[in-house]
Amino acid sequence: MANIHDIAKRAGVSVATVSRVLNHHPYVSESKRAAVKRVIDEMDYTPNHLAIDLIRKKTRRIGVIMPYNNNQAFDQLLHGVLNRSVELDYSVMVLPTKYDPDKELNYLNMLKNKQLDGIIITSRSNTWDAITPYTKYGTIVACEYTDHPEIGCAYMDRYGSYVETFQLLKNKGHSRVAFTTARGEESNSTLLTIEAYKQIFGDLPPEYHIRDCYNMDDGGGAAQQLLHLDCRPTAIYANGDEVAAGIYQYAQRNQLRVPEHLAIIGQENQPVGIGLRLSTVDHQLVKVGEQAFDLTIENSKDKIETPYHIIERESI
Amino acid sequence: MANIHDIAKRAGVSVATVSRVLNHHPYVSESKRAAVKRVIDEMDYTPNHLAIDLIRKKTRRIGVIMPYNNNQAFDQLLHGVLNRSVELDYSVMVLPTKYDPDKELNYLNMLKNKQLDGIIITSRSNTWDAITPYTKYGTIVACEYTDHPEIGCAYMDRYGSYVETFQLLKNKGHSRVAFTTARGEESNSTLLTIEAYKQIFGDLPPEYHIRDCYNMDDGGGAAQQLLHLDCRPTAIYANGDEVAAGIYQYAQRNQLRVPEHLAIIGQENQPVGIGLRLSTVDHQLVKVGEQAFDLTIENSKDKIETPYHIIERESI
DNA sequence: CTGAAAGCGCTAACAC
DNA sequence: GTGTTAGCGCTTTCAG
Repeated sequence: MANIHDIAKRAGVSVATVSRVLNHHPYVSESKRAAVKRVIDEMDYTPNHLAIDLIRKKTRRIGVIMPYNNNQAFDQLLHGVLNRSVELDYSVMVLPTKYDPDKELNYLNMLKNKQLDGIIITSRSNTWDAITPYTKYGTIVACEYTDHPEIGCAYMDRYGSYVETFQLLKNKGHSRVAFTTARGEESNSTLLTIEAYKQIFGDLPPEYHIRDCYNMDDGGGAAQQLLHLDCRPTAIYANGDEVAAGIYQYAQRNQLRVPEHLAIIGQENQPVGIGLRLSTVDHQLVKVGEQAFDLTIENSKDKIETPYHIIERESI
Repeated sequence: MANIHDIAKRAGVSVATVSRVLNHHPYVSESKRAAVKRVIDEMDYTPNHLAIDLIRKKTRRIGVIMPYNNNQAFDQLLHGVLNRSVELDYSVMVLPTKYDPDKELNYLNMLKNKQLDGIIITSRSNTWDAITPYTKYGTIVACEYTDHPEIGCAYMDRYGSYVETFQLLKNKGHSRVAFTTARGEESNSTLLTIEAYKQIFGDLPPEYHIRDCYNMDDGGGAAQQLLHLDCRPTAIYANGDEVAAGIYQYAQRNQLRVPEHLAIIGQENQPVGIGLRLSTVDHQLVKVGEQAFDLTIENSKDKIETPYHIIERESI
């Protein structure tokens, strides 16, 4: 592959001049500019971007850390990031962790070794203390609130949304309310869900909290556990619409009418929830992803909250 | 940031020796190796990956060209790619085109400018003639069949699956069958769908083919058009389960029973289809994505077909 | 306006 | 085993 020297030689100019026309500098005579352009076309030349990035110390490339790449919620965030990255001509790398803390740290190290200008963390498995040192090497933006001054945040008011949802259920007359979460107490959302529950209902009977729910099957499993309890819940707040759909299906198969016998509400306004007419709380993750991207490239440490919407359909 | 010279100086060795311990070469005395390692730790040094890639002419980074990043089908392919990339320690960049041919070509150019070792094309908007010249610069793998000798292919037997599905509908007594597609005749899948239709049913009444269907709303729109036809179809083959779900909802709202009044079958076995008990044809896109990745890093030009599965539920 | 030359940070002959 | 040195392909002073 031709390089900038080949072009210079063949065009009868110096590499500096070639570089100037490549970068649209002024102060290049029209004749030389034309000659260089002609040779570039002739030789089908494209500058090596690695060399450019090495010198510029910028890649226009950011990474998105996400635990799973087949989960609607994270896909929405990624979608938002991509929306903006395409507009602003940035590249984005997907960095799936499966919640492996070491893998996560390795990804953060891509800031240090110059592969990435910034990283968006959609969900983390390290403590902030382990993460924040990497802000030295590049921008880090989180999709959750943290008061660390070096971390930009694009987030939804999870706690507020959980509180309001539980309150809504309570207002509808439910006193035995269960909920599902993805991970356990190591997760920020789980913690907030538990917190919100306690604020509205007081004590949390441990059996009303089902962990490790990611998809429809998990939802079915959760429903089975919950509905065989002596003191079975009359409402379930699922951590996603797919999980909610699994619960719904289980209820149907067991002749439980929704919402009369069992109220169900999910999260993220996914297609399956729309199809099944399930109520949901939409955390507007696409918008959050867009904002996370903007914070990243502006190297901003702002904290931006995006409002959520509770969408009542026929399942509560 | 410290560089390899700083490490060498401080450790009292040459840069070559530092490079050797960095790359786990033999023939370095234990004492020097230890000294270098100590200094690396002390100075919190990480090699600059851009410099390494520049020299090695390899990035261990591949790109995935996809028209939309919020579409279940493409997400499944991406998911497959990521599954394997994590295992084999490759990075993947998402390259969304919105079917803009120029954007697509710009992405292909990332092979030429050394940002990427390979590219997987999940769907394209350029002709193969425009794409194949880029095989000079890196590996290109397609998620559709093409006989071009320089392009590896991981694909599903779309034509076979369409033929079998139409035949299934015919066997069930349907003679008036409509279908939806995403794009029009510029798309390979659309072409194959039309072809398959003609093989089973002969002439295609133009009004039985609805284009531009991507989500539930589009499905609803398609249903509305189709069901107001004088000669309304008794079955619809949707180009995805979300579209199928939209059709289903429209039918429900209009007191049409499924499958008695209207048979519906979708594609890709997505959650909303499972929730609604919709029949579907699963093209196993995750597996296809995994194979596409493997072909890419092996620089293989093989053509690998993945079998599809028709899943009959309650909607046909 | 233009070119020579000094890097960016690293690898890999090559010589000792 | 180890160091010297010549690149990889580009940008950017600094003179002229």
